[in-house]
Amino acid sequence: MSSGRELFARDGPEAQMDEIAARAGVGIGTVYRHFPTKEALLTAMVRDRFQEFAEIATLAEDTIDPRHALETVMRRSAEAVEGDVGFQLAMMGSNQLEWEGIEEQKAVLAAVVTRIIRRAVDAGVVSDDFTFEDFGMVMCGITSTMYYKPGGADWRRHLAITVHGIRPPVRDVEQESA
Amino acid sequence: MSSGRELFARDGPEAQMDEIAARAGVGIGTVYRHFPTKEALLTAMVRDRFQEFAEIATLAEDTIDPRHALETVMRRSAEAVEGDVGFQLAMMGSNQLEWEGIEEQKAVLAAVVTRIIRRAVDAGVVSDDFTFEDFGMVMCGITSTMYYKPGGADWRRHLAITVHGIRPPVRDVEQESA
DNA sequence: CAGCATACGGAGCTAAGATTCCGTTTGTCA
DNA sequence: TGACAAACGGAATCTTAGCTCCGTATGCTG
Repeated sequence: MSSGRELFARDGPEAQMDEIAARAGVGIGTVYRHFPTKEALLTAMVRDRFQEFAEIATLAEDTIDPRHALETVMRRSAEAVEGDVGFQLAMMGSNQLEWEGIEEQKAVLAAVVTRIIRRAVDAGVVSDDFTFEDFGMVMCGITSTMYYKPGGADWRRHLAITVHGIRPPVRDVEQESA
Repeated sequence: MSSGRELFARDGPEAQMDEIAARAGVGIGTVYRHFPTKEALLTAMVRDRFQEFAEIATLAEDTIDPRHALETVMRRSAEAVEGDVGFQLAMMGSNQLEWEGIEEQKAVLAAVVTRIIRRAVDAGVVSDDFTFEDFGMVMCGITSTMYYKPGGADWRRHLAITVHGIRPPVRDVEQESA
């Protein structure tokens, strides 16, 4: 199972049951005795790792500086999926695939991140219409750089551009007073 | 072939040869008489549509305002892949999959977009380290919103954030004179 | 119209990969 | 040690989808 994770990290959902079993040093039958279907196995691995997001966000919430807190969640989340193709796909498709049992973890993540965002908004360091949904959207974008441009474009650069992009628009005095 | 495009737009590379043939009102054999393999068929369709990017960029180059020109390429490119899952994947993976015969179109696109970027940089409306590679990277990100959050997050919002993000960083006088 | 060529259709072949099933091994209890 | 149970392994099965092949239809030429 933990060996399956290595393969999942390398090949994503394409990872083959035979190979997973071989890597784990067991027969295919044994794998199926633990997980009724391949999907169940994938789900278990994703749920397992998805947990990390909530932990990352929770840790980041301790950061005093509001902007730094938000940037930390984003960076750490990206780092968490780095080098794990399966996890990258899981993050990007987290709302289109209905992975069983991930709902609650997602709820926790949403709650924490929403608080972090609100704090940044209140501090005026992030555009006041920035939402948790936006967070998922831009993280998906940053992850797409890892997934689709491996060894090419640098996702940290994408992150930097994004972080810059979610800052409040520059307003002149007239607009602000209006 | 044009009917294959509809299926490709809906299902991406998952589109099945049987269905493509049926949709076209011909037998599978006939499809294979025109395209030796499925990949050849997909390549032909992608090459066909990829052409549009170069056209879009070329048209946008006429725009006088440098920032507007760049934003137009980005928006039009995104609009071009909207609603076409196959094309979305093609755009995102354009540099990992080696689609035959796309190289030259990509070269044209690179040349035109690079000029547009340079103009924007020279006008000081875009960060001066923004490159064509960055362009591909952020477009991939925006496209990922369409692909992974269909009916969910709004890619135009992602575009707006990105456009904001590639602006030059705000510098105070001291930094500028340094 | 006969003969030939070209293009078509789609049943069937093949490969790949998930899943099943049963003979075998391992472990436990008396 | 013998009997039973639980877990294992992996060959065989099933399914899907790309691709091939050959009998047939269409069309052209003399």
